Parts: sequence; structure tokens; C-alpha cells
Amino acid sequence: MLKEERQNMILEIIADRNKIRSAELSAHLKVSEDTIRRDLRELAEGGFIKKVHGGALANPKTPESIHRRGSAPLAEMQVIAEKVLPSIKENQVIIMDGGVIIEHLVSLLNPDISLTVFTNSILVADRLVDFSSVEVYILGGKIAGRRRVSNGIDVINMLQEVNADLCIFEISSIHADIGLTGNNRDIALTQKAMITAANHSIGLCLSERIGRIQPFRITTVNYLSYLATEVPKESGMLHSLIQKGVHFI
Amino acid sequence: MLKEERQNMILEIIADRNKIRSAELSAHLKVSEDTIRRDLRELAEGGFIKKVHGGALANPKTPESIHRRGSAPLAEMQVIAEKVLPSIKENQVIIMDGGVIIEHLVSLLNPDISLTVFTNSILVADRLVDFSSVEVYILGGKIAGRRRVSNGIDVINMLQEVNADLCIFEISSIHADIGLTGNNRDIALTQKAMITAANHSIGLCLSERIGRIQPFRITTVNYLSYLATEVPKESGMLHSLIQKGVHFI
DNA sequence: GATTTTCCTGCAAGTTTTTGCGGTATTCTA
DNA sequence: TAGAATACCGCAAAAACTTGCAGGAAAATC
Repeated sequence: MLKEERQNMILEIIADRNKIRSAELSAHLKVSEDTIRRDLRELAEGGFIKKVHGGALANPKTPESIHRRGSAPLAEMQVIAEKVLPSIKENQVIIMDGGVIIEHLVSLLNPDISLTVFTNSILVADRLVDFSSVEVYILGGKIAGRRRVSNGIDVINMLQEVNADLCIFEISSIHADIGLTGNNRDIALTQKAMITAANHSIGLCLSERIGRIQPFRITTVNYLSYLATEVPKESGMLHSLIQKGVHFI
Repeated sequence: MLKEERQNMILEIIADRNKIRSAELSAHLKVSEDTIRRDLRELAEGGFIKKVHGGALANPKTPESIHRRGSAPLAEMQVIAEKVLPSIKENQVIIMDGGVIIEHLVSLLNPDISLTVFTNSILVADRLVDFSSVEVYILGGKIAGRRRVSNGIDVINMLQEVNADLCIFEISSIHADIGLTGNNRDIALTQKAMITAANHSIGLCLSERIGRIQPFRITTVNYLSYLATEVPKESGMLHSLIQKGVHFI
């Protein structure tokens, strides 16, 4: 990997997360911590970031870092993304939904990993295109609102011909008896198609959404291979899910 | 292979991949790394790319994320976009390709216009989603490199069921006798399908690309309803096109 | 058509950049 | 304040770069 390329990646990560530790960067980019420190020093000298003991912070001057999306529970999402990361293995064919957690997940991916990814999210596709060994397929269809994902019959049609190893998607609501639900029929049908098109599925779910029920049924919980959430297993509400056979990450 | 020819290939590769190593270019173009370095140095001096230790990166100078041939034709692209703008009318169904000119065009659109747009460009789709009265459909398929457009059989399949009023696309090469051509088979076939799926088509073409011939045939010129370019009509080379029945905007 | 001139390319020698590592200093944390 | 984590420094090897040069191709000139 070229030095400048690596430094650009560091800048992107910092723009995304506002902070980063040298050790993490070293592991992620597969270079020594010394090299990372040298990079950080150069970037700091150029005024792009602020270097601190242990890593670096986003430059307080740039308004860029404040544009953080919504007031969503960022830290929790980060935790979930990190939990799911090891499930993504070299050379897999993966279907990815859109959403903030999944965008985090993508930013954690090893830049040299080789994958084939089908996604209905414009933002996820946009980011993955920069991975040189990832083949990206965008699932065509009507794009709904701000989430920037395509939904509906076209997506479902295209998924019919896909047989993926893994489907990674964000869960809007999950309930032990009712199953997975959403508040939009098209999106619900699309997610169902995604799950069906893959051998295994991992649902990413903020704990606040566990137990919630929304109008449109996606599937029952037993179609879900794994559930990734940020709370420890003991949490009461999860027990009925575990009894239903849901595995946790 | 001529030097200039080789440098153009280097530019295209960088425009597509956003980065390249000298060693790769050397192997691919079958010349020594020294020659590649000399090429990169010249291109960097012309401001077309950014040379770095080990290879080169796309030029970050240009405001938009797509880097075409240097910064020169930006003004011309603006002119073309402005010429085409009046052709887009309320309530039309439009197929849009990707490319810098088209991105300009989108940024000129009236924010309240009502349209239905099919596009294979992630960037175009991303921008159009913010228009409240525009229905955006992304054409699914494999995303090719840096241009961030989907191509190939999936796109073509999806277009089969579309019947649009207008197709707006960027022309890579046009020649009065040979017709429209491109340097990538998948893209060529995709563009052909786009043109076929619409009643009328407008090709956006920088004048420097008029008269050029590339390996893959898209269609003959008579499938083109209008050609939009930045030079006045008197220009010599255009006459043979006019005689072939091409209309100019 | 022959000759001169200019340009292009690959090679070799020497220089610079990049990177990881060991050793040491500094900073953080309990 | 001790121990751990982090940072810095200098060094060495590998990779990449620069430069000058020579053979050969292309273009210009006569």
C-alpha cells in the first residue's frame, strides 16, 4: 500500500470516528506502530489532525467533524460493528444492507480483504468500491428517502439469482414470538429476500430495539443465524430469544 | 506503443482505480519502471495526477470526486451541462449515465422539478435522492472501479423493462462513420441498452472526443437524437456528423 | 533517399525514501 | 511512585528514485 494512500485512509477513519489509537491503526493497516506514528506526525504537521499521546483526534478546526449523523448511540454501534467483524472471512459472498452500523463495519474492514458484496445501500457501495479486492454489486431498485437504500421488487428480483454465504443487516425490531418486523412493507420484503438469499444471516440490533414490534413482518426469529447486540447476555429480555434458538455474538 | 498513447492509458487506469503502483504499470504496459516513472513525472507536472513514492494517485485538485483528464475541461463540461439543462422537462422519465458532465447537470437542476430517473451512477443517485420530487431508481449490477457506475448484464436486464422519454449519457468517442465507441465492452453494451430503452437520447461530448475511435462499438450515430458539445457548429469535423443526420444542441 | 537531429527507452551507478526493530526516554495509570 | 504503555531516536535493509549515458527509432532536413 502506498504511503499517501494509507494516510488518506487514516484521515477518513478519523473523519468518521473523531479519534483513533495508534495500535488500532497499526493492526488495521498492517504496518508497525512506528510507521503509524510517523504518518500521524506528518498529518498533524500538515494541520489535518491533532496528534495526542496514544493516537490522534480530528482537527477541532474543521467543521467536518461536527456533522456527525443524528444523535444515534454511536458508541454502541461501534461495539456491535467490532463484534461482527470477525465473522467476515476472506473470499465470502456477502449481502449487506444499509445503515449506520454497517457503515461502521465497512470502515473496520481490512483494506486488503477479498470479498464479493451485494448491497442495496449507495453509501456502503460507495465505500466498498475503494477496496481493491472487493467486487461490489449494487442491488437495483427504487431508492427510498434518506437512508439511501434501494427496495422493492427490483431488488428482490435481483436477489433471486444470488446465493450468498452471509447476509448482514440491521434489525429495526425483534421480538421472540412475533419475529423481526419493520415499519415499511417494501423494506420488510426486501430484507426477507436478503435473508433468504444467504446461507447464514447476522442481524445487527441495538438493544433498545429488542422486544419492539412494528407493523410489517419480515421473518420469524429462527431464520436468523446470529444476533449481534451491544449488551451482555444476562439481560433479561434476551432469554426468551435464546430459548427460541437465537445465537448471540 | 506511442508515449502519448501510453500516458493516456495511465490516466485512464488512474481515473478508474484512483491509484496505481509503478511496478504494476510497468508489468501491464511492458515498459521499464524508469519509463513509467518518467511518464508519471510528466503527468504530474501537467497537473493530471499526483505522483507519490511507489506510484501515483488521482489528482485531488478537482472539486468532485471523479478525476478526469486534468482540470482543463471543467469549464467546457459546465457549458455542455448548461446547454442540456432546458431539455429536461417536468414529469419526464429519464435514464442517466454517470460522469462528470452529468454530475454538473444534476447540480444545475431545479430542486423542485418532478422526474423519474433511472441511473447506473452511485454519485448521481446519491445526489438526486435529495430532490423531494424525483423518484430515483438505481440500476443494479457490478460496479466498475472509480467511475462508480454499474455495468453489465444486470443493468441491461433491468433496463429491459424501462421505457423512458430520454436518455442522457456521456460519449467517450464518436466518429461519423464508425459511430459511438468505448474502451470497455461492458460499458459499451450498457450504454447501448440505455439508449435503446429511451425514446430520445442526448449524448454529451467534449469536442476533443469527436472523431476518436475506440475498440468497442456502442451504436451508429443515427441512434443519437442530439449531440451536446461545447464548440460552435462551424467546427470542421462536425460537418460529416451533421450530414449523417445528427442534431446539435 | 541519405543524413542529421531529436526523441524515446533501458541500463547502471549512486542517492533518497520508507519501514521495522532495538534501545531508551517519556507519559499515563493504578 | 512503580509498572505499563507509548513515543522517540538511530540504524540498517529494501525499495524506489534520479541522473547520465548509449543504442535505436522517428522526424526533420537537405
